Amino acid sequence: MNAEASKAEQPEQTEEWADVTPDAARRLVRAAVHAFAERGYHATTTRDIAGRAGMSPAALYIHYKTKEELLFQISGVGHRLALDILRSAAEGEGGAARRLAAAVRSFVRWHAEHHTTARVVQYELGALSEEHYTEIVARRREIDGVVRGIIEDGVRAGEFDVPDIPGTTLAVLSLCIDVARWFTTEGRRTPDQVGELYADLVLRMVGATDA
Amino acid sequence: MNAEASKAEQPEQTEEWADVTPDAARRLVRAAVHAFAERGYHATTTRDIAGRAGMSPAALYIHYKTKEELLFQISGVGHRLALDILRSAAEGEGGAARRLAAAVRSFVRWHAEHHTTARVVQYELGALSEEHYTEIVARRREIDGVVRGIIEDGVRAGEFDVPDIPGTTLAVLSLCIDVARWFTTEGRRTPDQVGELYADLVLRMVGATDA
DNA sequence: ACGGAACCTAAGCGCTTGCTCACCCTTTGT
DNA sequence: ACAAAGGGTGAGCAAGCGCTTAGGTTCCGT
Repeated sequence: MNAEASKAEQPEQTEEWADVTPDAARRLVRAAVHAFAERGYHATTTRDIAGRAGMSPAALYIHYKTKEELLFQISGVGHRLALDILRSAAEGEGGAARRLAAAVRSFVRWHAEHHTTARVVQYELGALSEEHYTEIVARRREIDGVVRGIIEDGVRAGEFDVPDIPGTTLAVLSLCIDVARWFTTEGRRTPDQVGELYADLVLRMVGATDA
Repeated sequence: MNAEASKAEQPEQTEEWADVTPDAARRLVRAAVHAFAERGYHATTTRDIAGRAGMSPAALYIHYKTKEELLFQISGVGHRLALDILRSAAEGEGGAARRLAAAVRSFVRWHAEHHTTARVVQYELGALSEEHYTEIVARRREIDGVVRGIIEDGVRAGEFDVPDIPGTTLAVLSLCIDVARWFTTEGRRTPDQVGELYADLVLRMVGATDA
């Protein structure tokens, strides 16, 4: 979707933090994402984040009140990105099978391509404050709703054979999300290949007539 | 498999730490599992673990040299348990479909029933020391091998239709493992129900002829 | 020319962390 | 009877933590 490639300083990812301003805050976010993904939120120090961003520890607190607020910003942007990707696939053309496959393909591709961000988004929820957590959980329910919607469409249209719609929705999302845990750039598969494989597997899970 | 029920002090789980001795060490392990599962390894303090086990902070170091060694004990026992469960299902009776269903059913049930232990086993690998980590990774490869073995059997026998065997193995295991992330006792589903649902979904993923 | 906003740093405060140490009970073998 | 061993404690150390503060520099509108 994001056609503009950056100047290949970080070749793997299209710029996901473009709308974080000012520049120093964006550098902090990028540093924090990498640190959180590598070591986890609690094992990451503010000194480490600031160091990676090329600043003194104190500079962090000019842009963010706390370390947790930095995590919240990452989690918020990440969830919106994930939701947008899913929605634009869900609202695409074609029958339920086609749209479900497109949704899984792009959702999985995002989790693989941006697996550092995705790791933070999916596995550091517990480190958020209570208020921030409930806000994020609301967005996650939206994500669930989008996928369930496609599956319901397919069942209604007779395209899918799904005995347990909420359960299958849960399983499909779970499968996609867990990509962030195991994916590495050193692995044998590219994000596109994983997306293709998973789209096929999910169509089988919902008993899609034909592919 | 474990027929002897405890005196229902902790109704949810059959005793998984029975062979950890002495008694004080077992209490520490149980306390650590709950603390690690709730807050994560790095956010858990040795004081918290000792407190939950009813001891002073210093008592922990009589039984374990470091906090990390405690995690390693938990991870080691947990991985052996998980592997045993999978193996006894894989070596059971019947065709590949039956054995794969049994493996997924019991593996998923374990992840749901013992989701606190499973959470530590599956999501705190990164906190292990380098040596301990490589030791655990070896056990994880065995787990992968067991599942791949069943799928290969099914393909050879013409029972399954699987274009990408390593990829599908990965997806099946990923689906099961992620149960530890989302499962709660407050949810609508029992561990048995999740196991049943997932066994069905996995049979669909491998294109099993009949169920 | 210059007041002020924006941004950054060196130094460090108060606290918590993993872990240790000196010492104290109980149980056990002889 | 009593030394040894095993299992425990209270107090506390050195290090590292999140975060603050006082002060400096750069840039801009007027």
